[in-house]
Amino acid sequence: MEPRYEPGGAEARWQQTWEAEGLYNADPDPSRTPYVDCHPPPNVTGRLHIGHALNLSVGDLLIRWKRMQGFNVLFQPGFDHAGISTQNVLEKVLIEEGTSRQELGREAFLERVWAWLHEYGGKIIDDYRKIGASLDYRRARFTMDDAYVRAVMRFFVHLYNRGWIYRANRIINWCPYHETSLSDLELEHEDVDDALSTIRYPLADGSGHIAIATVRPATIPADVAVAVHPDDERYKHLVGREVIVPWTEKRVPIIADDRVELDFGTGALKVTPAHDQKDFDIGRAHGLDEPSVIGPDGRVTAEGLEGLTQDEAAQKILDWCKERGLLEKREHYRHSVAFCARCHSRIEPRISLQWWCAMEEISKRPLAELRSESIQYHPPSQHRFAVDSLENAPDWCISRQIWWGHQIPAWHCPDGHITVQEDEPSACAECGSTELTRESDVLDTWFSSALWPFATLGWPDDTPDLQQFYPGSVSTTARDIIRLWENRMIFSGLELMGDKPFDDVVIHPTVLAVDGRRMSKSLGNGIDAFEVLDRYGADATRYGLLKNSLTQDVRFSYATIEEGGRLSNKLWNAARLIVTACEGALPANEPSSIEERWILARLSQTQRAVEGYLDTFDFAHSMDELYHVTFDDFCDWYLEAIKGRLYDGDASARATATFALEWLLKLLHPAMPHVTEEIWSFLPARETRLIVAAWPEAGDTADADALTRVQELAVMFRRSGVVPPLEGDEKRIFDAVVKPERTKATGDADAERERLRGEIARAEKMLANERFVANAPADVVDAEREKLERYRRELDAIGG
RNA sequence: GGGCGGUUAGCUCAGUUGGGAGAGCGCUUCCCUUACAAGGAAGAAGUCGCAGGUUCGAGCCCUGCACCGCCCACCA
Repeated sequence: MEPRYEPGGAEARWQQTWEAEGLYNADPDPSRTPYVDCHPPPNVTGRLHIGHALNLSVGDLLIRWKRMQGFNVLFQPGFDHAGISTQNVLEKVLIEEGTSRQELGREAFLERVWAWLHEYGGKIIDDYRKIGASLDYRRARFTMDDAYVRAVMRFFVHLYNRGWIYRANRIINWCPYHETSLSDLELEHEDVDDALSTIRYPLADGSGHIAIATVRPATIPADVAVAVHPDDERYKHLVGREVIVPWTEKRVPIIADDRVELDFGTGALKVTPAHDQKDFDIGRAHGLDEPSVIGPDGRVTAEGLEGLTQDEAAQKILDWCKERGLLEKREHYRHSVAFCARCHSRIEPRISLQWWCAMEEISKRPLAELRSESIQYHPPSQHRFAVDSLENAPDWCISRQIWWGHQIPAWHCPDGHITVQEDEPSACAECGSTELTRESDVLDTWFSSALWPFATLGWPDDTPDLQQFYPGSVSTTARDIIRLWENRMIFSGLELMGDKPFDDVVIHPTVLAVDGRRMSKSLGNGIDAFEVLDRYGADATRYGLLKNSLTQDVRFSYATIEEGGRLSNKLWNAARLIVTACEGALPANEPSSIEERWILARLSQTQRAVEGYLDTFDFAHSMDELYHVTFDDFCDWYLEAIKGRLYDGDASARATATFALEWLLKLLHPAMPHVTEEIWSFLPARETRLIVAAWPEAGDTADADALTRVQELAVMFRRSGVVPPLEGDEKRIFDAVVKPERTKATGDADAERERLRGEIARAEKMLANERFVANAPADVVDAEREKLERYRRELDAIGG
């Protein structure tokens, strides 16, 4: 063993070994209890980033822990086809090749996607291996596998037949680049600098005008009304009269609607139902027409403005108004605008015929499950968020006009009937027509993701996998997909499997950049996960991410990763001492000395604490516990105390040291699998890999405080230089660890006596306070008395 | 506008039901003697964001405010 632990070689070696030896495998075995972590499938075109790394560290920690505890664990790998995202990647490739999706046509394009994926897709699975994630890689599933597609079709037909999927012509978010609808959850909002124009709409009877404010003059030709608030005194008398829309010079009514804000702009709103959500709502409420003047490509289609961009059209219309004295003012205005999360095109609200999921129905069963807390979110604040978002979920637009995805299993006949079934029908279910064309829309990616916990196990067939591994145990993910994924998985599981997919949802933190802001390309503050892994290794990275994971947002920090590096090196060298000194010693739990009983009690205590933390998904504190028991207790005290006996060939010391080291390795393995397995391989008589070694039983903790007095006096000695009057075991340990003959005190005895007298005076004063003694809990008062006694003892020891 | 999280040492962060302010890094001093200098020991360093309140006692509980971040909603 070299004096310095190098993670590189060992990590790659163990990753290969574990997988090759089948130790990651999950096979159904009805005699064993399953434990399943539902891991979110990454985009098939993606590569590992820090968020994945944290997610895997959390999931793999739980999986490895449960595996050692004897559970039949399933950590399911796979990929999401990520509709728009993947189509976007491929379109960029095509553009580089000088062609386009439109030029290829749908079929050829899809062939290109598949060909590209065969060559470049799924690379992220190797990144997963590199972090040591013990997924059963044989089982990798893809949401576009034939079997998975069948599950998605079954799901769609099921919901359709229940009446929970319908078609409707509504305003939706439209991406003019991809020319598809998007759900609200696929947008990102950003503040942009814009101009707010105040424009006069002349009253039709020539008696004046009403001024409106707009940021989108290009949509003026689609105006069908002007709306004011019913309580607005300024305009009450105008309601019911007509105005003339600029440019088109059409007459439209002035209506009253309480959706209009009194204090914004002029208090009057131009109503353009086809191009704005609020206007759409107002229009439907008042039965207004919905003319459109923006095409699917985002360009203007209004008469006289055909083919212009919206900016160009706006300029023309504004000029037109200005010439006629209708442009009152134009001022700077900064506001939030929606963009496509994938291509960053400005979203165009647009009316179109889409497929919808009725969320009120869908939400009922998940809500009941969450409210009864038979599924729990951790931390609890996320539980409230999950419930809130189910209660307020608007209907879900599930159709997309892209090509890459699950094509909706609906067939249209020339008479406009729709036949919905899993496989192509021979004739229209309603009129018997055989001239059927398949619906060209595909489904929102998240529609298929909702089936992940059981479609990956063979559903809709009743497979042994499904029987063993459904329902699962826990879902670990970040909070940005609670609404997109978690809630929908819970619904689909309840609806199709008759059981919830897991008991607990663990929402781990979002990793922010070093500057405390979200990592993003445009800010240039991202952290390269591969660079971190190459520099520090998987164990240190895992430890660092887990250690720094307490709040909902956490800044990326190299400090905790470096801490992980120190921990693995420390462990390595502790092992080196024991291995070289104890060659051949078999482990035995028969402590013969006080320090041996003490370290075993401390390990028991630590194990209980760690188990308690992991049970509540508090990973950071479990790491802290393990770090300190390794450095402070195991290395600085225990090994220092027994070192001499190890060199002298003391059989009991050797056997217990080997035993204690193995124990420590087991406790650390779920978080830092590689270094612990590597050390384990140097220990004698290993019949099994550490990854599948049995999780230890915590034992007696009665001796956990056995060394406390020696430790306290060691500090006193170093501060004062006065050797404390110890005898027997205590003196032996003190001499071995503190080495008084070679230690020079850094403080002086008088100053230390002074400090202790101060502490004693403070404690005495506190205990003399009748109100404190009367009101404080008994254990608090007792603790104060114990402190007082300790200070007196210490003062006594250094000759007070 | 709403929800959530944060504000504690120079930095990154802990602080469990209210009871003498902690860790890691960094810094100062001491120790290279046969596991580890990526080590050991001691130390300096904090008005716990601000202002009130409750309490014998507040980093912790209550009220208000400020600032930072994440998410959601959109006042055209």
